[in-house]
Amino acid sequence: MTTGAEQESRTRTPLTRDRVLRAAADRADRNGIDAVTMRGLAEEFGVEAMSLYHHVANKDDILSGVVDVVMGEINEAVRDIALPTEPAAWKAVLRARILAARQVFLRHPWAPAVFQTRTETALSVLDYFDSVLAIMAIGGFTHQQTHHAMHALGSRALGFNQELFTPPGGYTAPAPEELQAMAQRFPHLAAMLVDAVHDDPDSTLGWCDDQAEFEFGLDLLLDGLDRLLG
Amino acid sequence: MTTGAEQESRTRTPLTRDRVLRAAADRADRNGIDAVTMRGLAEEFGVEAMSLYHHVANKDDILSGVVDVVMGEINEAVRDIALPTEPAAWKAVLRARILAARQVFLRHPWAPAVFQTRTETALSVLDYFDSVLAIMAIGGFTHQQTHHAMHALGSRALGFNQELFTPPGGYTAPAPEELQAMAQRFPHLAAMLVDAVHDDPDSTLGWCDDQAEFEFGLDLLLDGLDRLLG
DNA sequence: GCCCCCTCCTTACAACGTAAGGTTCCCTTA
DNA sequence: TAAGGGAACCTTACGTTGTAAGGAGGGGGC
Repeated sequence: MTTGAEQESRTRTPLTRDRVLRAAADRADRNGIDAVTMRGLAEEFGVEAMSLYHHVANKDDILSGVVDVVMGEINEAVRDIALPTEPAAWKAVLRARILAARQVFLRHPWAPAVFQTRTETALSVLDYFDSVLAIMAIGGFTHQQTHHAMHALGSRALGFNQELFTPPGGYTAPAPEELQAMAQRFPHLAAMLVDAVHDDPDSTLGWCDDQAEFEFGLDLLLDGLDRLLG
Repeated sequence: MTTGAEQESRTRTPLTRDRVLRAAADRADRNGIDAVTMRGLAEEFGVEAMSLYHHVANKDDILSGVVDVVMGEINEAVRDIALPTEPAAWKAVLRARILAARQVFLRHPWAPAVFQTRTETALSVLDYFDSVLAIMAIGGFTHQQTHHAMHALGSRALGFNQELFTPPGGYTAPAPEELQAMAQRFPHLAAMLVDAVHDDPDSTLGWCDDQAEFEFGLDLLLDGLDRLLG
């Protein structure tokens, strides 16, 4: 007998580690990171879950792999941004580079969480950081200073700022009656919110501009670092 | 018949939501957050997993609950630090407060990861932030500025800096032959490491001083914010 | 022509969260 | 004091997860 699955298997292009990883990233983009299961992933290829184990070691390996996929996109996006030709330009170049990297994370909102579950640093991440260090060196920072700078920037060096609490759909301004209730227990918070809503009355869809906040924090750090150069 | 379990049940103090949450936090302290399973938690009380559901809604509720437990410790640790009596003191007070909060997270290394899985902001967190806003207000910041400041600080306002990659046991300096191999692909990174090891030759246990790095980044941000006040 | 190995499949297991319903026991109320 | 009710806990069971173990088939090298 000849089932449809068998026919399909005849025309199927073979799996590779790379195809599996790309499929995992795609699936996360479409359905969220929780949809990246061995069985679900296998289904994308019309294959059983266990078949994946011939191309990746285990699920953890897949998660490490998608980090590489994302970092690949970042390293490519960043390649065109030329190194600074004079020391003073370090900040503008690094800033442009980080904002370019950030665009990649905006396409993969699940990625920050995955990055933070990794314990080993991927080589693709080291590639990125090495290029950042090159910029810092041109800027005139000592290795010690650069080291501190990397810790201070943290994930912001890669273009994302893992917020403490991320309501799905972004921060939305509370309703007036909610604000009223908050004012009792959280007077300062409520006052700040009232002001924010007042400043931008028709921003029903989130009162925090993620991009602006990211750039604010980034510039605060970059300016502070610049001052280290004296 | 009288089994041991029945005897135990006779003397057992009854479960409460609070006892369950404390046990969850304890268990995470001892065995890591992955050990916090419904069955494992129930075992702590000599009880079946399903019995927990009479005191908590589900596992997610437990995770939200342990956030409250940790925040309770923080809010208590921070209570004694008096509000600034003059505007210029805002920075020192906030700094002391954040470092005190950080001590709590050092006792609960699993907590940052749990915090970041939460989507709703716990009231206990809002309590904390409201007190931070009080300090900013005394310092002379506008609501708008304070809003930016909170985003810029991010998790640092609570006392932890979720690093991108956190090797278990902290960052350790690579062996010389590893450094040699790195130098090819990551010249700047390798150079920085050589310097770091040279500066502190007998630091075999981790070449990054977490506390110092945290304070460096924190001060960079606080100083930057201070400058906003003009 | 034979064999081997690569790819994929089948079956199975342990651990997880939790739905549904049953038992035990104490407290309240008549 | 007996009856009723409800809280606390248990039993059983289901679906989903990652993955261990071993088997089938087919193409390439000797």
